[in-house]
Amino acid sequence: MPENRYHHGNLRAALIDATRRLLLDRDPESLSLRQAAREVGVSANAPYRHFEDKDALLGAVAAEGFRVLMELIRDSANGTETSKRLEAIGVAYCQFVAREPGLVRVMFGPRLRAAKRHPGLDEAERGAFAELAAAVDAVEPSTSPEDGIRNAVGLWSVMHGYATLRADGAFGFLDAWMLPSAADLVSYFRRVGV
Amino acid sequence: MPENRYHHGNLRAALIDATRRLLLDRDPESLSLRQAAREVGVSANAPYRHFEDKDALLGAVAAEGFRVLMELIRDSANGTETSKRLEAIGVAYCQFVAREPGLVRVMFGPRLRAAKRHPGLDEAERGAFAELAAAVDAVEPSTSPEDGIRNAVGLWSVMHGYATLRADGAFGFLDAWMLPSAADLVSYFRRVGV
DNA sequence: CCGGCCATGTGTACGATTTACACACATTAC
DNA sequence: GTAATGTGTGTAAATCGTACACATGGCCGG
Repeated sequence: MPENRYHHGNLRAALIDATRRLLLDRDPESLSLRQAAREVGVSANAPYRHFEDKDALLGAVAAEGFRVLMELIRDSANGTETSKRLEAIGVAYCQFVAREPGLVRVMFGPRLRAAKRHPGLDEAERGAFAELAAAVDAVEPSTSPEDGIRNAVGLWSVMHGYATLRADGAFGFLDAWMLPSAADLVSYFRRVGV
Repeated sequence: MPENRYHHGNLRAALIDATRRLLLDRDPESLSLRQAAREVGVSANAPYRHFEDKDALLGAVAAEGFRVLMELIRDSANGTETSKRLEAIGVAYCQFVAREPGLVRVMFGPRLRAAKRHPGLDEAERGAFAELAAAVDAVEPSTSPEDGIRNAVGLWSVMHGYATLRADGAFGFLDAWMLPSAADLVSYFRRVGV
């Protein structure tokens, strides 16, 4: 494919990728649509042909993030023996948050939820949660569906809280060796269930 | 005090208050220094006499938030019998996050930690955590100081994860009655400790 | 009482951002 | 070949952070 053509060819996907890449070393707040456009080598207004809004782009990026997270959970579960699956998921979740904190911040940020949701975002998020709930249920079959959900909500809360607090540096004033590991937190929580 | 005087008198505190008020119905991202200035009825540049930077103002707001949080934890602990203190703290934490999600987002956001920290922020945060750790230790005396800290880190993680996920609407696709209560989560977690 | 100092607020200005609108170009269908 | 449609460009307005020069007025020594 020629390099200097007028039409990019796959601008939509390229913008999502570029945004995710920019989020690696930039706050979501200081992220600009223009930067993403520059990164892709296109004019500042071209993105508006593919995304109604800056929020629409971020919504697509977030949906992508939830899809990645879902696969991460699935792979962790499938690649680990049953008794240690939840710990593996917890560790993977923390690594994901540590590796791409900006992306996580976009995924859970208030901006996307406030207004109209991006198509696919809801579904992707639901998928990630379902994957987690399935793993929880496979390890500790629950007596009722609601118990299963409550279990998953509890596990998600611990993982998410620990991972984000850690990534955000909220434990900065504590020496690293004092902190429990992600696997520890999960197994302590898991031993009792919700 | 006359209303149309040239000097505001207490602009610094007024700006912090105004910012916190604006955060009640506005994303931290869409918050502007100029809005805070308008809210107080002062020119766009006046804040720069009291805060070097937009970040400096946000830092002061965050420190204020941590101070509020600390008192909240202290009051919850003091006002509740020992056996239910941690649950009370958890409930209060969730209410705080639900009431002022924007403030919480500023407090834990990456922006303040990335660059130079605001004087007092670190101290306020440390104070809030110390208050929590003290409450944990009072309820379940730990065998070693590290265990105490790990306990507090675990508790903070569950509370924070649950509260922020909930406030951000991440559980939006679940019916409310399916969710565990904050108190439940805390007591399940507490039963085993870390 | 008075004149000056200096902390504090104002006005103007610049570059960057989001986003609306009109226009230009290329690819595809006929 | 040409019209139609999808896609990128250019221009422009509103808002924002912030730097600079200037105005104001409360507090000081006299």
